[in-house]
Amino acid sequence: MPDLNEEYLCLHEDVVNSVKAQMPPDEILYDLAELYKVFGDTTRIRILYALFESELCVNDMALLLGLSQTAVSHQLRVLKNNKLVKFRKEGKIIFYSLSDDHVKSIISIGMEHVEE
Amino acid sequence: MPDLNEEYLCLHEDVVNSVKAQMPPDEILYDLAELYKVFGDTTRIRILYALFESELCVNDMALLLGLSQTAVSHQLRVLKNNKLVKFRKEGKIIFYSLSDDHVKSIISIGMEHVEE
DNA sequence: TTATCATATGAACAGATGAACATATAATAA
DNA sequence: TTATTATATGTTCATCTGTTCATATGATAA
Repeated sequence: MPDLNEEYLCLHEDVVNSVKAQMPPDEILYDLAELYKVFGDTTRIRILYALFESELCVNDMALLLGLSQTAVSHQLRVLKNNKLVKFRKEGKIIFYSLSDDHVKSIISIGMEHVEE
Repeated sequence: MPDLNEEYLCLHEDVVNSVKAQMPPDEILYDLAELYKVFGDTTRIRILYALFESELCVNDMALLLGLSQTAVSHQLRVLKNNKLVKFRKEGKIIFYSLSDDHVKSIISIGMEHVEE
C-alpha cells in the first residue's frame, strides 16, 4: 500500500541542512529559470545567434531565418522584455542588436556543452 | 490589403548574406535550445543548485525542496538525459551529482545577468 | 490627404510541458 | 518467501507557449 502522506524520512540530515542554508532565495532561482526559458526556444536562439554577427531589422531577420514577420516580432518582444536585445530606429526601420555581452557568454558556454 | 504571400523584400542583402554564412547548422542551434530548456524550469534549477553544494539522494532532494519524490524523479530523468547529472548507487540509495563544470558555469553566468 | 512599407498587437488554436496519482521495479531486511 | 524502503515509470490533466491570421500603428512618399 502506497504511503499517501508522502512524508519522507530525512536520510542524511546534516547534508540537507547544510545545502538548505546555502540555497539562494527562491525568487532568484525563479528569475534564473525565467532567463533560461528565453534561451530555450529554437526561434529565439536563432534570432540571438543572428544578432551575434550584426544588428538586423525585423524584415531581414524574417527573411534570413525563414520565419514570418509576425513570429519574429513576437519573439523580439520576449527578448526585449528580458533585456537581451536593444534597438534603434532609423525612419520606419528598427534595428535590433544584443543588449550586452552576457548573451554572448551564455550562448558560448552552452555551445561548449552541446559540441561534445 | 495584407500581403498574403509574406514575401519580404531583402532590405540589406549584404548583411543578410554575411550573417547567413556564419550561422551554425540548425541542428546545433536546436540542441542548444534543448539544453537551455532544461535550465528553464524552477524545479530543475533548484535541483541543480542543490547539487551545486553536495551530492544528494532522491529522497533528501524531495525533502529539501518540498517536492514529491515523483516530481524529483521525473526531473532527474530529464537532467540525466541531457547529461547534466550523474549518479552512483549505494545499496538502494542513489546519489546524484552534477556531471561536470559546465553546469556550474552556465548557472553562474545566468546569475550575473539576473542579479543586475 | 491617401498609399505603402516596416513593425507591432490581439485572438485563437495546436502542441508541448510539468505535476499528481497510481503503479512498478530494485534492493534490503525479516 | 514477504514486507519495507528508495526510486522509477505511465497516464491523465490543466496550464503554458509559439505560431498563424487578421488587424493596428507609425513612418515615409506621392
